[in-house]
Amino acid sequence: MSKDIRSIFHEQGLKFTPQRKAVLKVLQDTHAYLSINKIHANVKEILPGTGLATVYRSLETLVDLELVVKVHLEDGCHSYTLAPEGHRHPIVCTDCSKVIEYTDCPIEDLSKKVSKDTGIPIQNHFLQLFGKCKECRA
Amino acid sequence: MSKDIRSIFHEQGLKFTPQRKAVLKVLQDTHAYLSINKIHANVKEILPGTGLATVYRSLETLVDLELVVKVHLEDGCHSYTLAPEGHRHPIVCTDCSKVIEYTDCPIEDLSKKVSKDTGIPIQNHFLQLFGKCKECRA
DNA sequence: CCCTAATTGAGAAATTTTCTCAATTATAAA
DNA sequence: TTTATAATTGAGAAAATTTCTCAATTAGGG
Repeated sequence: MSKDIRSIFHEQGLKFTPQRKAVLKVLQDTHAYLSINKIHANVKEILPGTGLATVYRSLETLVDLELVVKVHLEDGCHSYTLAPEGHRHPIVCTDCSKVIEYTDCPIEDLSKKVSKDTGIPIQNHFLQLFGKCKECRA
Repeated sequence: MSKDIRSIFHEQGLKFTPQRKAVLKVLQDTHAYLSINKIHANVKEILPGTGLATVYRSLETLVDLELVVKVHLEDGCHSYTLAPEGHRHPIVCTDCSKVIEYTDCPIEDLSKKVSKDTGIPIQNHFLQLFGKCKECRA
């Protein structure tokens, strides 16, 4: 599995460096939307010397490779999470900001309907759902 | 119409200042997602002395009053647009970033379905659609 | 085990956003 | 209309976020 990821990097002539590996691992392990600073903090536990600029650069690369998704939470700004496989939509916990992915995307159908209704061909859509997860409701 | 808005301010003990009026007018006239800097530039044409900080503060206030919506475009960061009346979703033109509002929100139903499927009560959702508007397709 | 181009760390620089505070002003009350 | 007062503003400083620069390091191919 990390074998596949390695080859994704190499196909682009990019190096699979420990720093990039660490950023990815942090996101894989947490499975939540994380701010740059939290990512940086967690990465430094794996790889102490890592600079903030490198975290920025790694995230940019990972987003380019579509391994990671950059999103916007309601309050603050840029956060990142692992890119879902296939077409999914995130349900973000309003308490702990953990992400639960929802597979069943109904927007495909909606897009067609909207295109008909408005005459505008819908190229893309961005949907996030918000709710309190089971753990946080307990 | 600006009478109603005035009272929305007054109900909160807020002043309906020329600066706030100008920010609102810019958004009303443009009907597109505008960055802070564009808003500031346009506001200064109406009210030359207006400071940037005031634009930030006005927008914050307008968002609090739910007269304005703060959103995130795909590339850059915070942009603002007039809050749609009732529950609508914006279709953002991928070329000119003009906003067309779509009234028929199907997410209400979806939310119920998702809640059932996942056991997570959906409190809120954020949906933006992207497509090229008629003018830009011409 | 080398080469080489990609990447990194560190700090400077640029950009964006917030804060501070004296001066101004919208609004309610007289 | 005038006055009082609390909210608001402008200006610049300060803080926070993001990008850039460049010498030193390193991953990966040969």
